[in-house]
Amino acid sequence: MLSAACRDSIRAMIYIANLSKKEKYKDRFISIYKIARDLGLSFYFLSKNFQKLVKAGLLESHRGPQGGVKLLKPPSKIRLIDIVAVIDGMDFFNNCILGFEKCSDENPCSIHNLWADKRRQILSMFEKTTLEDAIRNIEKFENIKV
Amino acid sequence: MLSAACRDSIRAMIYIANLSKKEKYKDRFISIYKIARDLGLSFYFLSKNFQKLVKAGLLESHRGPQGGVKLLKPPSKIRLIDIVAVIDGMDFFNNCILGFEKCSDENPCSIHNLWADKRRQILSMFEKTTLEDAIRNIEKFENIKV
DNA sequence: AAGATTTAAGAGTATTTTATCTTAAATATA
DNA sequence: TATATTTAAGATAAAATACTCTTAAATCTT
Repeated sequence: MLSAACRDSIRAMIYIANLSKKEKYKDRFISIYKIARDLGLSFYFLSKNFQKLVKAGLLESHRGPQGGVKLLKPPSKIRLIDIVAVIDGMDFFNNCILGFEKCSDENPCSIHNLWADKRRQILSMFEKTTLEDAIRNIEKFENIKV
Repeated sequence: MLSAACRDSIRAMIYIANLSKKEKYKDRFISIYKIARDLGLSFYFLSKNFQKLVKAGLLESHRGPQGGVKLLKPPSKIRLIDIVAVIDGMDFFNNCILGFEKCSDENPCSIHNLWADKRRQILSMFEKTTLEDAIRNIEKFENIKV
């Protein structure tokens, strides 16, 4: 459902949000190299994907020593759907699961009524969940990588 | 979420189930060429994907004149998840949405508890919905292609 | 001002998925 | 038996996605 690019981006955004809480990183830029290393992601791939988030206004970037990226809004104002929309687009939520152009609530394909309900719930989850919500669960997660 | 191969396969299976109801097609093989033409799908791509459904025992195939494919079980016994499992596999339902190996109910990643619930509902929908259920909605759908 | 650090941008490569083509095998029918 | 029809299987091609590399630009530090 999520592309690899989107999956990595969400992980990285949650990581940044979490770091930003700590006094040491408050309002500072966090280097993409560090993020990729800490999360076990590809620096190249992550940098490339972050460029879209910067253009979309979710991240601010800064070059040079002490440079990196930081959130432009507080974690409570950044929703997972904002990241998904930028990286993957909204096709998943807008298009018929069987690929019919004309499928809609008014003219439903043979599984539209079943699927539309699930899709709405997924959308709702991504709309309701913010980076703030996500970082609340991090402490409990005993994985090395956030 | 569904690959193009899976999307096409499900459409085609619903189409076959629907045709099978009609007296004229009862227990007959339906040519893949006809299915692809009627649904506006690629004959080549559909044949290739059908090979998996045949191997998996969902379809029976027959070569030569009057050949084609037909369902091995009544539409009420073929679930959408059976098709998904054969064509796409179950990774979507088994793997963490953020890609963590160790993510589970016992050791949840930062969005596992939110996502697991949605994923369960999607799985449940695909498990509960049979081709029989799908064809019940076809008449209402005013699209040229089923 | 020079050098080191860091992201931006675009080009390039690899892998996966999608789609097509070709040949062979099976089989019905004339 | 010969021919036409139809799927099977493997090879190939095209497109999309994932991933990497190189060079440039910005900017901090010395």
